[in-house]
Amino acid sequence: MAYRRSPLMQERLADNRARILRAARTLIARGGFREASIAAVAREVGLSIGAIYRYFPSKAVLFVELLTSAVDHECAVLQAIIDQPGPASARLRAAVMSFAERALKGPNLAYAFMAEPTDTEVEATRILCKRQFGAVFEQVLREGIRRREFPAQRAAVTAACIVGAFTEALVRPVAPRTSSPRNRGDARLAREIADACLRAAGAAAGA
Amino acid sequence: MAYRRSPLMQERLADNRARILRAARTLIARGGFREASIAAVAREVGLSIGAIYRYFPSKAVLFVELLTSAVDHECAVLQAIIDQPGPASARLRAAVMSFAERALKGPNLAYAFMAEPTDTEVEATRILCKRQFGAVFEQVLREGIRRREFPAQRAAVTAACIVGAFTEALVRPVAPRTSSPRNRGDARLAREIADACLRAAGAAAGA
Amino acid sequence: MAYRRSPLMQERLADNRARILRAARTLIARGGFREASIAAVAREVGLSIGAIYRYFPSKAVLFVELLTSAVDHECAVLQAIIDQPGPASARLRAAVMSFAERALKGPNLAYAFMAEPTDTEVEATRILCKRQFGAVFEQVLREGIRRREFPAQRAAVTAACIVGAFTEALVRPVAPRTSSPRNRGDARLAREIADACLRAAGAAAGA
Amino acid sequence: MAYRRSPLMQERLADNRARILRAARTLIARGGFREASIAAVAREVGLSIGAIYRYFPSKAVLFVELLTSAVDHECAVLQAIIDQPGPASARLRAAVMSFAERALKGPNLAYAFMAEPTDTEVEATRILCKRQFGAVFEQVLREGIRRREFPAQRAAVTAACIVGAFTEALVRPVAPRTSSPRNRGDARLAREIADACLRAAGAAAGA
DNA sequence: CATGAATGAGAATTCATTCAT
DNA sequence: TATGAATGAATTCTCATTCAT
Repeated sequence: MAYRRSPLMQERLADNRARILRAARTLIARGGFREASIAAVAREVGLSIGAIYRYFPSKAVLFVELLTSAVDHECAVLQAIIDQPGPASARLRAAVMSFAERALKGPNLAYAFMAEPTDTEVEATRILCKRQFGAVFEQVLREGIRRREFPAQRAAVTAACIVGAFTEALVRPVAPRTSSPRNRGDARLAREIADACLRAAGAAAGA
Repeated sequence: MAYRRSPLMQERLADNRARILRAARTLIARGGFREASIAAVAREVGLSIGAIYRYFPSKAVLFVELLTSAVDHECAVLQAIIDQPGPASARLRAAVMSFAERALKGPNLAYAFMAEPTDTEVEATRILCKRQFGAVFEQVLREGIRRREFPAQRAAVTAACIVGAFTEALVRPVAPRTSSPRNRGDARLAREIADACLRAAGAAAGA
Repeated sequence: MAYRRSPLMQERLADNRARILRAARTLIARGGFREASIAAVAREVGLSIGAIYRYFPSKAVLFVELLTSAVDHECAVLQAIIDQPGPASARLRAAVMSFAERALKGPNLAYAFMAEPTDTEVEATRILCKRQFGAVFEQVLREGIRRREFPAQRAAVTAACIVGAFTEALVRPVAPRTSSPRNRGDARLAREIADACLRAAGAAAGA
Repeated sequence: MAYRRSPLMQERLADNRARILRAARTLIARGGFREASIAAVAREVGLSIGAIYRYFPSKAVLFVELLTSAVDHECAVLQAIIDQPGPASARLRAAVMSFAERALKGPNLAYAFMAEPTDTEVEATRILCKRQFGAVFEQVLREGIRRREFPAQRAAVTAACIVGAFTEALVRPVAPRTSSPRNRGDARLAREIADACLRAAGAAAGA
């Protein structure tokens, strides 16, 4: 008697959520938070303004989720790398390069990290995300210090430095409107950034 | 027919310009770009809204100049440090610590660097400023590499990393509304950040 | 050096505030709170939407002030009547008739009293206003009871009844869109309402 | 070709209509017209939004019917009281107290009477309902006047006063969100309101 | 017949910029 | 020349109503 939602419809719905997030991400990458008005997002996904509000109760929530999910995913990937066996320096290098390579590929959160959102709520999330991000690096640093791979240092400070270093070094190439085709220079850049981060941690030369 | 500006008047005018920039800076430090509306700036300097437009043709221009002048000043200070004689590592350390100490003291630019301004024009300036900022560090890095104090590396990349590292490491303590009294932890933090940056450059341990 | 606001300008400003309030009152009388959108008010006064916000920080504040000022004025008039010497019944009659006559004349608050505003803040004010209004009547009732002009009764309850009685009895003639010409029937209606209120207080017949 | 509605189906349909009205009433009692969106009503009855439109062509019609039916019921109850034999004053008192007691008990119409609905169509109905409501009281007043229980007076005016009196006196305790438990003070309040209304009609003291 | 996703027309509010005085 | 009142476009969010499935 009651109509069941067709599988096709269900797909459409889940799809819409994802498409909205994707559209928002694209817009941010293209022109910053500033360009990502609800109207623009709606236009980008091809939905009405009202439809956005069926999926997200407010603009703030949409962007908070955007940031959170991107960071969660990124952190999971990095954590997996860091949980591997082997020397801390190798894992740190692998983690930084993995992030850098993905960052250089497409619209991503490196830029969102730099942006000051209009909204206090989103801003608070951004700070939490950075902290979460740094925590992953802190782990491997701490381990490296314990094993005498890295000299004594406050891991939290170095972690922040590393996050800042590669975010910053990535931002220019990733910056909005610089949609130049990605090339083989990227691999080299990723390696160089990783080199700098390893040195920042105090890894032995050539690690 | 045309009025000659008396020297006194010229002074007044120059004064107002400076006061407007100062007021804008104060407001940004207090609550971010968000709080720095033209009306708020006018209130802060004790001028009328219209008067602001006598000194700056638009809000964008005002903020572009604000950023530019602040960065110019900061760069001049750093440049002076870097132009001193002595080992590159010592000068790099001095530069980073100088910046960090000033940043930790009060309303400053570190946050504005991270902030996405409302305006595209300002955004472009922000990127230029970062580049200019990095260029200063690039010099000392290049010199250190030439003198074999630092290993071979692309100086531009490491410079970006260093700027990112200390900006990021400073952002949390410097974030707006965190007008908590700065304490002695600051000196230690500045030192640790400098340590990390020196290592990132590949300076010999203990440099 | 600084331009003084010309007296003409000052008048315009004070005028605008008053004109906005008047326009809002007119619209409410014409079609209820529902018709009194900020856009409609702006249109009615011949100002832009933004201009309204120069005079009132929010719609809620505008309507709160509208209600408050109308009630304050009304209460002052009634209080003056009630403070006269003479029998309580005569003063009660005079007060009710005074209110009724003014209510019947033009767009007034009788209707606003009945209206449920969209806004919680305004709603709260409406309740306070009614209470304030009732308090005036409570005084004269209390006095009449003390002097044995009226029988023993809870003055607050009777006051509410009296306010309700004449509000209700007035609402139909005053209701929106009933812009029929006011005639001599009004005087009779006012008298009859006063009669009913006096009886409700328990005044001796013919008082 | 055309489907015949089975009796069982008809029952279901009639049932849904009633349930929708009931749900709307509940929501209004809980948070005023403001809270009674179509979506909220649908959620409350456990039907879809679209289903509501199968039973009512528009929101306005739904609320018009809600008001009408509730008032019809209320009027029927009062009419039954008034049609009893005995002195007019006793019947008037009984009617007022009956209304007041029901009003004080639970989610009811007293507040909706005061409320300005969102819709012009509903507003018109509200006025008609009040008139209908007043008509019932008018009858008993007229009878009492004819029998010399009450002094000469325009019954319609006094009826309006009485309706207003007890509505107003009830509004504060009945206002939405004041779902505090009703206590024994209620019985006293109902009696006092009835006293005031009887006096307003001019009933002999102690009637 | 039922569903609820989608629409789209407002509503309030903000703010850079202009211009009459 | 200085002022700040006025403008109006842009932004977020709401909700009655429609219609493809």
